[in-house]
Amino acid sequence: MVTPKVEDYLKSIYRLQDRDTPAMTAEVAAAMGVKPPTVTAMLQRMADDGLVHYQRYQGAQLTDRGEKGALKVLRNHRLLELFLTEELGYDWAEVHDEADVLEHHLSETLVERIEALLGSPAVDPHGEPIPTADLEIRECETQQSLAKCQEGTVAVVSEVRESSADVLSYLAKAGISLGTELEVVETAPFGMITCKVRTTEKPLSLPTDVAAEIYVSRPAEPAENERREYNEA
Amino acid sequence: MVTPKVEDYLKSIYRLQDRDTPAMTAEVAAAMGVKPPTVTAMLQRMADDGLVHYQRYQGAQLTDRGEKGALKVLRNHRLLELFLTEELGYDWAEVHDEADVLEHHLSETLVERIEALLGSPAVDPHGEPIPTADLEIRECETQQSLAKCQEGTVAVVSEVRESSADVLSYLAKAGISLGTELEVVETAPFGMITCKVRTTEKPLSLPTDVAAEIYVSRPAEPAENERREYNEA
DNA sequence: GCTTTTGTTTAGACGTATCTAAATCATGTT
DNA sequence: AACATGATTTAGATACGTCTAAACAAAAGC
Repeated sequence: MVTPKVEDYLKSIYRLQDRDTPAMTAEVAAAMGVKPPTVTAMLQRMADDGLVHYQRYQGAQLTDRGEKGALKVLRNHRLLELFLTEELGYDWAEVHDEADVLEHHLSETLVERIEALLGSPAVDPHGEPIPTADLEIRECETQQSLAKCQEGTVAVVSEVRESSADVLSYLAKAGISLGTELEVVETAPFGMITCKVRTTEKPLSLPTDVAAEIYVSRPAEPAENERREYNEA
Repeated sequence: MVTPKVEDYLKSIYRLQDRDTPAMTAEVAAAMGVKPPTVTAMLQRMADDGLVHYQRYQGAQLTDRGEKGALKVLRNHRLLELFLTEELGYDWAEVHDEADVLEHHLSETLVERIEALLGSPAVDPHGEPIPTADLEIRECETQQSLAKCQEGTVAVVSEVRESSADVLSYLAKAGISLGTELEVVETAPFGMITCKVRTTEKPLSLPTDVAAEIYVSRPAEPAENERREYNEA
């Protein structure tokens, strides 16, 4: 009943909906790479199956069952991403597409064994939280989008919500990975933000929509001198 | 164009066909767990796609393209089985079902990495040969079905072509795995064969259709005394 | 408040994969 | 050689997942 395609729709709706703003047909269509009528038909079926709340022209929101389904797929996806990097030498730019296919085809047993092999990890290679076996997820509250940081902010990359392999490769080549310390040196008025990568001291300019997907948290050890300087600058 | 279902049909036909005897509709239907009309429809489509030679009422045989397709899936399947046992603690009875699903969803890259990680293995956990990257397969000619062994034969288990998890579990519990030395002690006239497992000295009776799926080869070291005794008995 | 624009839904179609029921072919028996 | 039997195919139906074209609702503009 919950086919791979339905799982993909669950994922999309999960990402698009908000507490009180449902995912609209056009948004889902864009996210899924299909035409709106396809989405309408699918939402109707998913509503019949009790996966979403749906009313014509009003978009869709996940039911509890739908959310569980989405979290299960997300769990599979993120465990796979980590598994592929840890055990099979993939890098963070390659894992997404592979995991997007395989996530729909793992048995309960296999997921458990992968999780055990990896030592019940909390986050995937992009820093995204991995739902637990009972489908709980804790979004990290202490982090913030790089796009919203003030000039002068120094922070550590803690998550990169970007699925494009090209962008991820670019970022990696530019020296950005989880844990990289960044200083925001300029926010231009035309949707661009420039940072300095603190390990290489190299400047890096990014369009705001890319920076929006990079999340940072405060440096961990405020005791050190250099770090404090930057925080107070 | 070659969907997972088509791949399943390719596998079935590959197993069922013989040099000059095509796979018949009813056989394929039985193997696939579907009704004959479903098979007819599928064979017509596969013939249109150049995967099988098919003429009404005459069954189907793989074309070269079809055989390549079958071998690719078989390669994926067997590499997965070995991967699951080696890296994720599966035993030989569990791997089949898991591999049957995943085999259709591996990228070229992933297959290559799994193969490299395993060190380009020749056989899977059941002793079945793994097709190479260029889809060559060497069936082992020096082995023989246990069902065809004479009483008194001593031989080593080299392959178990059995996909039922229950049967494989049973065999494992009875002490049979790859490399186990067996002595055929009796072939009963009602389709049963009794062996002695040489490590445990325990007797084991098997119906002929199970024994037919167990393949054995001559013991490797004929220099040892005990072994020669048995060969000459 | 009426109208235009934009987004959404219905209607009708197609390909995959399956089914049942009915028609047809192939073959072995008499 | 005709026939009965069994296997196979056709015909027609259903569910999934997608499309295009046309109808329709909601929001924005005047």
